[in-house]
This record gives sequence, C-alpha cells and structure tokens, in this order.
Amino acid sequence: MRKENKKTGVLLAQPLYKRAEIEMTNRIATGKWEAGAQLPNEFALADEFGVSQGTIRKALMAMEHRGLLTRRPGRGTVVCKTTSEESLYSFFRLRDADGRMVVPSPVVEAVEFGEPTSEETRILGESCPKVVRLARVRENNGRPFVVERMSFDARDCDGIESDLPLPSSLYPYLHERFSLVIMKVDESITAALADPELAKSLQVEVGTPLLRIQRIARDLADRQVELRESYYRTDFASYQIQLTRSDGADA
Amino acid sequence: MRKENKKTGVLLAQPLYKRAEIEMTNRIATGKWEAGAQLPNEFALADEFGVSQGTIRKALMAMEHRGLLTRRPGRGTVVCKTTSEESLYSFFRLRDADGRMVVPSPVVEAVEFGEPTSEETRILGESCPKVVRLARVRENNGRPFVVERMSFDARDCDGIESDLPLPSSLYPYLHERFSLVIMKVDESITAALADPELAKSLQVEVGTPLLRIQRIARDLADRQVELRESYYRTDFASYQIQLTRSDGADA
DNA sequence: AAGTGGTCTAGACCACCCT
DNA sequence: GGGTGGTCTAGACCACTTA
Repeated sequence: MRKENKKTGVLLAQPLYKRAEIEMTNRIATGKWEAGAQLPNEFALADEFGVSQGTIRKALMAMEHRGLLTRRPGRGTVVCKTTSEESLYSFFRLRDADGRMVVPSPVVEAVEFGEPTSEETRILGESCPKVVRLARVRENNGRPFVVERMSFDARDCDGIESDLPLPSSLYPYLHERFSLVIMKVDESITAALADPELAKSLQVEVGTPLLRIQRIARDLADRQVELRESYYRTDFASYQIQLTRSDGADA
Repeated sequence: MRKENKKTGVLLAQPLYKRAEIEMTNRIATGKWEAGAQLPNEFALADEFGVSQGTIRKALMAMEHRGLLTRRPGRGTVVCKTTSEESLYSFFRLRDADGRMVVPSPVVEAVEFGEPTSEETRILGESCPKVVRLARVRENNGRPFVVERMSFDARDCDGIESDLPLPSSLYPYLHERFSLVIMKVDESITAALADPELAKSLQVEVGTPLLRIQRIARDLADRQVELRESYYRTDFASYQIQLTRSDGADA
C-alpha cells in the first residue's frame, strides 16, 4: 500500500483509522449507508481507503463501540437499526422498582410548526427558520406518567406530519426516515411541583413532586438537533442510570 | 513465545488479552499496584504473561478506557490516582445553570457503626456482619444543598473512624486508603417533598420539591460495596448527565 | 540519547455462519 | 466450502517525554 505520511509531504491531522472512522460515519449520516445495510468486508474497505486491514478494523471496532455498527463472525458488518429492545430505549431511563422498563405508549399527540422561540434558536442554531414541535402524554398500564414537549428544526424532518401517529420510540424512526441519527443527549434533571395543567395531564394532585428533565439531543455531527422538556411522575417508577468511572474520560 | 492454545490441550475460557486484563485489574484491586504506581512497560508485561506486545497493549488500552490507567508516550503507564479535577467528581453530577460543577464542601459529618439493617444486608450481602454509616450535609457558597447517608461493609474500610474529617471526595480516598476502587454506580432518581427534618438541614420550606437519589456502588470485582441515599435541592443547581447511544451496548 | 506509548502493516490461525 | 470477523504475533517507524 502506498504511504501518505509526512514523507510525501501530506500532513495528516488525524491518524488513518480516525479518518476512516469519520468518513464511514459520514456515510451513515448522509444515508449512503442506510440503517440495516451490509458493509463491504474489512479487506475491501481497507483497499478502498488505501490502508491495511488492521487499520480499518480499528475504525470499525470504534464504530461498533459507539453503537453504530454490529459485527459478527460469519455474518459481516451491518449498520445498526437500533431496533433491538435494549437499544430501542437506550435513552429512556424510566424503570420500575424491580428495574424493569416502564413501557410507554403515547396517548395524546400534537404536532405543530412555528417560528422558533429564542430558546429554540439558542439550542437549534441561528439559521433555523422553522421548528416542528411535538407534544405527547405517555402512559403505562393506563396510568399517564410523562408529559413531553419536543422541538426539532423542521428541515431535519421534512414530511414528519404525514407520518402520524408517530411510533412510540422516536429515534429509530428518525434514523430510518431521515438518516437523522441521535448519538447523545444531555439531560438536566430538577424537581418540580405539579401545576394545575400538569396535574390534570398526569392525573395527580396539584403540588405532587415531579421530575423535570430538560434534554438537548445531538446527532452524528454533534449538532444540537432536538430540544425537549419532560415532566415525570415518580410514584411508580424512577429515573435509573448507571454511571461508570470512564464516563468523564472521553467526554 | 510459547503457545498455550488448544494445540497443547489447555482450554482458554477467555482470550489472552482478557486474561491479562483481569489479572492486572486484580493487582490494582489488591493493592499490589497502588494508586499512582508505574507499571512495567509493554514488552516486560508481554514477557511476563507469555504473550506478544500487541496482546498486552490491547488489555492496557481497555483498562485505560475503563479509567484505571493513564498512558502517555515517553512517560509510561501508571495506575490512575483519580485525583484530577474531572475524574475526582466523575460520579458527582450536580451542575449549575451554566454547566459548572457545584463544588461541595461537607459541613456536618457523622460516623457510626452498627448491625446491618435488612436493606443493608440485601445490598451489601448476607455475610456482612457490621456496617459503617456516614451522614453528611454539604454546602456550596454557604448554602446547604444535599443531605447524604452512606453505608459500607465495615470490613472494607477498617480504620476509617481515625481519618475524620473525611475528604470531600470519598472515592479517591477509598482507593488510596483501602484499595477499594469504585467502578460504577447505579442511581435511581425520584422526586420528593422536604419533610421537616430535611427542610431544616437544607434550609428550605417544608414541602419544597427535592431530588431523592438512591445509589448502589460497585467495586472492581463488581461487588456492591456502598449503599447511599441523598436528597438534593435543585433551586440553584441540577443533576446533569450525558447519555450516549453506546451506553446500553456493553452494560 | 534512550525509552515510552501511538500508529500502521502483513500475515497466521481460529470459530462461526451461511449455502 | 468459502467467507466473515476474532485473536494473536512480529516488526516497522513515529512523536513524545525525560534525563
């Protein structure tokens, strides 16, 4: 293989495996590699990028670790569809006392388009001309437990209004429909009291303590693409999360 | 290097790099490699384990990713002391509106030993004969914002009572003093109202909404070694966390 | 100048999956 | 049987740190 190191005068800002990872990530972000698509094998990719198999492998393993790819011996490498039970709700942290997921189903759903508010402009960017807002109440076993309000740049999900009712799990839908891949979300959690409106939606007394969760979601390019505010009842479920020592290291 | 693969009849339940990782992790857990200690270089370790440098490297990089080691070219590999600002508080998620860490300082501290309650027995194990309980109120800029109650197996931190007052950040202390390395914590978050006792400790009105966080902490061997309950004010700070797509994958 | 980890290559053998 | 990823080895060159 030809070397494109400093000997040839080419400055490599990133190591080769990182460049390959970025390029392959872009192919997923642009939809060139769709959700569920099979990738060429390691040797073919290595040949295409002009690197060795080991270098491509390092990139592929990093992407697998990020949850973008699934690799299995004999079967090959495919773009994650994010449809398995566990990854479907990887951003949904509500669990009951036994650690079981509280399966949500939307009961009320509203969609509207509008001019961005100053808050939406701050998060989604100055260049966002129109936002689409979703509002949902979700229940479990007939009990409403969360009120959600979400905002997206309307250009990121053009045509969403024709897909109502939306699936309960939004992110896999966004991936398959718009190649909009949500990679990470920042959540800010505080405690709040139910006002009359929330109390009515959640069927609790006014003044009931609730979790208020503000979320900013980022896509593959680390753009902030979603703004969300949720209010949760925590009388029959709780927000459960595992923190690991390495969390801070690479973040 | 000699091969100990199936050719010699030796069954390898784990790949070599995994075995090396487990053994090296044990050395940290037992204190043979103390916090801050320098490790032998890759070739020396490879020689000791009878594997190639690349295999040892894979184990070392995994341990670095877990936050156990720090590696730098020219300097070598050392056991993380967990004393840098960011990793010091990797399990402390409270941030102010601008995302800055709310630096806590303990103002009230109590230590007691006792028989385990049924709850403590359930978490810490049947074989735990005595627990040590810590209670702390912590403040920021003169404002109390959290009440914490923690329980440990007294055998895990024998002599802790002679170290009062304990440092604000407990986990680095536990590592350096007892080689007790906290690797991950499970947190369960609900909303609660301040009762008269909490209201007094936190200097808020009775009925103020608070975050209630129950924590179970695990060590290097994945033993549950700590049980904790905390109540947070969220009027000038919030619990902030970043969730990533890959979180569910390896957990 | 010597030693360390970081990157990259080339090639071997294996277990697994599919047809 | 042919192809895939998983593991393991051996060796090269580089950038960086420390002395």
